Amino acid sequence: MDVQRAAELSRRLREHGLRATGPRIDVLAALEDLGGHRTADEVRDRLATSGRPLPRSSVYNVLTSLAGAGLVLNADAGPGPALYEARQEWHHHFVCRSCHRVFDVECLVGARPCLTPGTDVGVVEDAQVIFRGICTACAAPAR
Amino acid sequence: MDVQRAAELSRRLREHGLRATGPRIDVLAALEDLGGHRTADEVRDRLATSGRPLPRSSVYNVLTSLAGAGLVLNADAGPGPALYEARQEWHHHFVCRSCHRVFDVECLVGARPCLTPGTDVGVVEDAQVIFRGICTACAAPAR
DNA sequence: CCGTTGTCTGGACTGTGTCCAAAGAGCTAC
DNA sequence: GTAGCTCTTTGGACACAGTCCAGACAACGG
Repeated sequence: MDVQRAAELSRRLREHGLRATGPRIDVLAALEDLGGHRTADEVRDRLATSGRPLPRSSVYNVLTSLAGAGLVLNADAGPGPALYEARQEWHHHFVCRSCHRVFDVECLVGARPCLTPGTDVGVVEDAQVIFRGICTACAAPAR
Repeated sequence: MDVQRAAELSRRLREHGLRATGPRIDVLAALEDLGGHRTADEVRDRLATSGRPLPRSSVYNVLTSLAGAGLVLNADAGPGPALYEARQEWHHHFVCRSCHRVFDVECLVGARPCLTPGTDVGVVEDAQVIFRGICTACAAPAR
C-alpha cells in the first residue's frame, strides 16, 4: 500500500474518532479492495495473502470498532456469518434464496430512518430492509 | 397436552404438507405456549421442563422444517441465534440497541412483498424490515 | 521523548448450528 | 389391520463464528 493511501485512511479513521493504527488501516484497505459483502475471515485471508497477516481476534476487534464508528457497514443479510462492507451510503440488501448471494439495493429515501413503524416502540434510528427472492441469474436457467 | 389440541396441530401440519409427527406437534405447541421470539434452545428447555424432552438436533430439524413449510416464522433480527415465532401474520421487528429485546411491528401493507426494490435484482418474494433504535423502556431512565 | 490510555495479540473457550447413518414412525394402498 | 415405502428422528461428533482475557505494545498529547 502506498504512503498516500495510508495517510488518507488514517485521516478518515481520526475523523471518526478512532486512533489510526496499523491493523485498522490494513483492514479498511482490504475491505475496500475486496469490495462487496465480506466475512471477517475473507478479510483475514486477504490480509494474509497480501503479506500483512493479522490474528483472527484482531480482525474481529477491528471490524467491530470500524462498524461502531460508522466507517464500515455491517450488512444485515439474515443468518450466517456477519458481512461487512466498505460502502458508506445507506442502502438495503437483496438475498437470493437459491445462491445466497447478496446484492445491494438502493435506498429509495436515502436518509435514515427511511421508514417508520406503525407501532410506537421507541426511538427508531434506522430501518434496514432485507429483500428475499430469486436473483436474475438463478431464475434464468429455471425456465 | 389434550387430545383435541394435538389433533388440531396435526391437521395444520398436514395442511402445510408435513407429516404429523410427535416432535413436530410438541415443538409447535411449545412455541405457541412460549409466545414471542424464541431460540431453538429456549424451545428445547421448555420441552424438557414440560416432560417431553427432545434431542437438540431434533429441535433444530423440526424448527427448520416448520419454518420451511411456513408454520413458523424465522424472525430476522440481525446477528445472534435464530429466533422463531409461532405468529402467522406477516410483520416486522424492532430491535433495541440497548436491551436487545425484539418487538413486533405491524406491517403497514400486510401483503408480501410489502416493498419493492428500486433496483432490478430478480423476483422479490418478500421484504423484511428490521427497525433499530432504543425502546421506550430503555429510553426512559436515560433522561 | 515520556506517560497515559487505548489497542493488539494469541490462545482458550463458548455456543449455535450441521452432518451422518442407523433406528423408528407416519402414511398409503390393499 | 397390516405391509411396505418413505420420510423423520436420534445422538454423537463435528465445524464454525464469535468472545474473552491478561500481558505486550503502540498512538497520541503534552
